[in-house]
Amino acid sequence: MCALLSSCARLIRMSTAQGARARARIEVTAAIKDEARRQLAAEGAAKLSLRAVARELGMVSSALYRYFPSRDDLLTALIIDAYDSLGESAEQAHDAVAEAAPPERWLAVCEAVRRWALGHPHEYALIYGSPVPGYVAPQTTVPPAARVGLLLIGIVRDAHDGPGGLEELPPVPEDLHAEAERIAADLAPDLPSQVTAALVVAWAQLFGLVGFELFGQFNRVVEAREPFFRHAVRQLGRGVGLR
Amino acid sequence: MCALLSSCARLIRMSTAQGARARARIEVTAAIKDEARRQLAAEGAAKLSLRAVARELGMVSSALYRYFPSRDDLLTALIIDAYDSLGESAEQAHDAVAEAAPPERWLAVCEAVRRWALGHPHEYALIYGSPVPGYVAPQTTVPPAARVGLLLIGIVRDAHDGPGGLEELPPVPEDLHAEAERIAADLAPDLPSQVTAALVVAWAQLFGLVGFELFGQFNRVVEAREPFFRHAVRQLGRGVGLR
DNA sequence: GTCTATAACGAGATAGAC
DNA sequence: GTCTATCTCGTTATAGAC
Repeated sequence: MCALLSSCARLIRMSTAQGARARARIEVTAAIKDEARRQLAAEGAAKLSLRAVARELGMVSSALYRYFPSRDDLLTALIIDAYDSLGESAEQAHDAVAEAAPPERWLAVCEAVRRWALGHPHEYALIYGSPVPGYVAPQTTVPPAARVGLLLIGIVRDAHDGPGGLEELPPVPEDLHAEAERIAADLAPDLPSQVTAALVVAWAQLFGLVGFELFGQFNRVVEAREPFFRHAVRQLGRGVGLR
Repeated sequence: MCALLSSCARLIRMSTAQGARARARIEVTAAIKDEARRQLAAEGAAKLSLRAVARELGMVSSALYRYFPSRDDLLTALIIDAYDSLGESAEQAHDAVAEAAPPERWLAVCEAVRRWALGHPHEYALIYGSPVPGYVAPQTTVPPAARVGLLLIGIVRDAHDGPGGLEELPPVPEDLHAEAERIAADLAPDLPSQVTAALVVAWAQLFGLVGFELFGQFNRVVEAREPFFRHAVRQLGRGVGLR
C-alpha cells in the first residue's frame, strides 16, 4: 500500500511535470508559428527568417532551433497547418450540409475553399502560389494537401452511388485512356475513370478561380465575385457529372 | 535645295547620334532586365535587388536609376515583358492555325500558354503566382495582361459568327445577370452575356490548370500532363459553346 | 543633356567574439 | 545569451566624363 501510494505520487509528479513542459513547448511552438505567419503576411515566404521571428518573440535565434531544426522545417509546419486549416474549413462546411444533395454539398465545399482563401490570403499563397525558392516540400505535406480533393471525391462518389447517379460522361480520348485508368486506380477505383479525370480537372480549376480572384487577376474584370464564383463552380460540378 | 540638304544632314546627324545613344540605352536596358530575370529565377521576385543586378553587370547601383527609376519600375518592366512574351507566343500559335476551326485554334492557344509557362516558370510565377509583397502593379500592366484573354474572345467570336455558330448556353443565374451584362459590355458586346461569363471562367481555369502543373500540385497525381491538359482545355472550350 | 562614379543615409541582416 | 563590427539593401545628392 505504501509502495503503491508512493509510486502513484511519483507518476503524478512525473506526468504533471512532463505535462507542464509539454504544454510550454506547445505554447512556444504556437507562438513561433503565429509570429512566422505574421511575417509571411508582411514580407512573403521567401523572406521568412528564423532570426526575425526570434527577435520579435524576444528570444535568441539559437533557441528557435530547439523547436524547428531549420527554416525549412518551420516553413513545412506552416504549410501543413495551412492545408489542415483549409481542409478543416472545407470539411466543416461539408458536414453542415451533409444531408443535402451532392450538388449542394459540392457548392458548399467550393465556397468554403474560397472563403478560407479570402480570409487567409498569405497562407493560401504559401500553399497554392509560387513555390518558395530553394524550398522543397517533404512528403509529409501530401496528406494534408489532399483533404479538399478527397472531400470532392467523396461527394461525387455519393452522387454516383445515390439515386439518379451521375450524368453519363463521354469517355476520355484515346491518348488519355491509360492515364485516366491510372489516376482512377490511385484516387477512386470505384468510379468510372472519365469521372476521376474530370474530378482532377475540376479540382485544379477550382483553385484556378480562387487564385485569380485572390491574386488580382479579376480586378477590373469581375466585380460581383461571389455570384460569379457560385456560377463557375456549379458548372464545374456539372463537368464531373453532378446533376 | 541647300536648305533641304543641310536640314537633311542635320537630321541624319541627329538621328545617328541619337540612334547610337538610343541603341546603347536599349542594350543596357536589356542587359539589366536579363540579369534581373536571372535573379528572379534564382531567388524569386521578393528578393530581386537593384544592387545585386548592378554588381553582376559591373555597374554601380546608382547608375541603374538612369534606366529604372526604382526597383518597382524594374519589376513592372519584367512583368510587362513576361505578359508580352506570353501573349506573343499565344498569338503566334494562333496565327499558325488561323484557318482552322475555332476548337482547334482554342486548343492551339491553350497549349501555347502551357508551353510558355513550362519554358518560363519563373516569369510565369511572377505574373500569375503569389503577389510580390509590397509591390502594386500599375495600370500599364493591364493591356499586356489582357492579350491571351482577347485572343480567346476572338476565337469564340469567330465561332459565334461562323458556320454552325456556338452551342446554346443556358442563361446565367438570376443573381449574376447584371454582372454578366456588365462583363459582356466591357469585353465583347457582340456576344451573348452568358458566353462572355463562361469565357472569363474558362480563362481563369486555363491558368488554374497550368499553375497546378507548374507549381507541383499535380506531382504524384497526374503523370501524362500533356494529354491531360489537352483533354481539360477541350472541355473548357465546350464550356464556352465551342462545338 | 546623358551617363557613370563616389559617397552617404537609415534601416535591416549577419557572423563571430565574448 | 549578448554585443559589436561588418555586411546588405533602396535611394539620393553630388561631382565629373563624354
